[in-house]
Amino acid sequence: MDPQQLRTFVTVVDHRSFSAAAQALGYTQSAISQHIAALEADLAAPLLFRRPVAPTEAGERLLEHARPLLLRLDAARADIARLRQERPGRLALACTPGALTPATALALVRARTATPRLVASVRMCGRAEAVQAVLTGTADLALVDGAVAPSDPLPLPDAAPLPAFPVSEEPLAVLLPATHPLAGRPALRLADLAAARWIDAPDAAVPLAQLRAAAQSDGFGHQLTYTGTDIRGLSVLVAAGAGLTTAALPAAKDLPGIAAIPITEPRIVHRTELLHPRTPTSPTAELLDALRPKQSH
Amino acid sequence: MDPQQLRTFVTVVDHRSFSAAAQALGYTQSAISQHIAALEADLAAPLLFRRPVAPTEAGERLLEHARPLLLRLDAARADIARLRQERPGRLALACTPGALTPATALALVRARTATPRLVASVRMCGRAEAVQAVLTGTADLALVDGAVAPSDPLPLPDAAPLPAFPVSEEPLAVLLPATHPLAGRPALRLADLAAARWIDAPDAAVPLAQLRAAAQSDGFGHQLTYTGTDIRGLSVLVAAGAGLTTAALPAAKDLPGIAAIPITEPRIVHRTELLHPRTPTSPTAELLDALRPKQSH
DNA sequence: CCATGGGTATCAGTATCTCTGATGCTGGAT
DNA sequence: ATCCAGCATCAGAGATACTGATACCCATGG
Repeated sequence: MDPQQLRTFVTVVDHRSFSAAAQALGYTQSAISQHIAALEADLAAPLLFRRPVAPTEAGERLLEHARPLLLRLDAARADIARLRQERPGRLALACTPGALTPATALALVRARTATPRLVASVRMCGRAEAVQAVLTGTADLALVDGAVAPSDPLPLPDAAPLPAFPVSEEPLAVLLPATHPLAGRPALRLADLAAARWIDAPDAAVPLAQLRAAAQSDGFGHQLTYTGTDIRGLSVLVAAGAGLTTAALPAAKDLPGIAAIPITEPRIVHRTELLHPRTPTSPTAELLDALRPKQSH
Repeated sequence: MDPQQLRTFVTVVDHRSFSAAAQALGYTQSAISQHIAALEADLAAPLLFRRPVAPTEAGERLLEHARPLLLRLDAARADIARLRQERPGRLALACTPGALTPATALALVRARTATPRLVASVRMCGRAEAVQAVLTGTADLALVDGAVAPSDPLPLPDAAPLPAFPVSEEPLAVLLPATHPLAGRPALRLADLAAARWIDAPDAAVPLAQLRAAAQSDGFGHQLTYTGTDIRGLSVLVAAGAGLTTAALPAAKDLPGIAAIPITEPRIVHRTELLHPRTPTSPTAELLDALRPKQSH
């Protein structure tokens, strides 16, 4: 079970084809076939149905481990590369759409001003991608938001642990069309909306899975999945009555055609946390300190 | 960075010697030297000081990833092996000392009675070992206890996620010598004890790290570390005034020479959770169902 | 029913890699 | 200064991991 073979396996699953995976990885199709055969022999279980190519039950189990394993291998490599301090003048921030608040943006601007020749960058992306970016060293910091119970940390992918601390917390709000019968209410209870029509926009707003977990409910079925990080486009769908979503109250207040109603029950907050590598290097460490909540101990 | 090399690396660190690692792994010393050289070339960083052998900074970073990676590789293998249902008549339970309550023990006895020819086993061990046993298939289920805030799940190692649910929850108690000035109190606040002398017995009682996390405090410094899973031996130390520990109130009540005082502040409970593989097989699944809390949904 | 074509499995051969065993080298102890 | 325990290096044998060619398999269409 060497990483090369695992990488081949996930690539084959992604492409649903041996030959396409061969092309993607720069091998011959023969090599791919041999990799899979070796894995199957090693694990003494068929991993793929052929024609069409799809993972078997055993293949599904392996996939659940293979992706995090490969990610963590990259994370290990990145952790060590960071010790060599290869990009002294860089500050790359990966960020989910709901996570960038004025306060943190200001801190970034100050860091940029304080350090001349600092090349700062912000990349807006989904949760998994942001975490992955910090793990693999593509980004130096990540701002990730989500909806959780007040005392809980944000749920993060299981590939490797990553230190984090909260940078802001706002009420969670439901986004309704302005014409919705409930749009005038001052506040809403989430339970009253469990049976509504929802849009799952995991990279633009709060993933429904987090709502279910925080509300400890099996509701929130969705008819529509929205892919992308643009909350404006999402709001158009909501305004048109395609379904509801949740977001931080301040971020949702001024969307056209949308009523943002705070949720009072259960106690859920919209929190954004800053994720950082174990051993941050120079310009990153300063921003980190500026954003870290001061605590008296 | 193939797993074989990583395994060599952690073995070398554990043995603090190339030659000893070679012996342990069944290689020649030459092969070990080449493994480490290959890793260092691949990562472009020295991983070990030689003579005496000790990890460098980069080596430390690698270690943090290497052990969980190797564990998860084993977990993947075990997950797939389980699908082949290799041990139909086995039920192996790994268990931390504070986790085995009469109710769960009874359920185990009933399962044993219900299925003739069932080979049941219980192994008492530390937290990390119990989790590892389920991950690698050495055990079918694990009962793990700990002290946390009432709504939080138990903290578990980061190698791979493992489904879990609570099976029992009791008040957390401090163990004091019966002669201690506070021994007569009906209840205590943890903050009043932060400066006391503590024994860290991570495998026999509640690890101090969990107390610190649950109390959000930096206190609870320890002078004495207790290795082992025997709570009786630990209680002798407490009775002799070596320091304090915490445990579940019912389990601690009848220890000789010990006063077990419940903790009221902060709100911390002693909970035990049942960890199980994603796809439990026959005799395991039944016990799992018997212990799973019934919920109306 | 056969022919075709897209796609996986197998095979042989070569280049590479990964061990072992022998030997060189180095730092610390006497 | 010498010794020696222990890591590094080297050459060579055996195992491995690729490629390219070809066989095979199944779905489709005539």
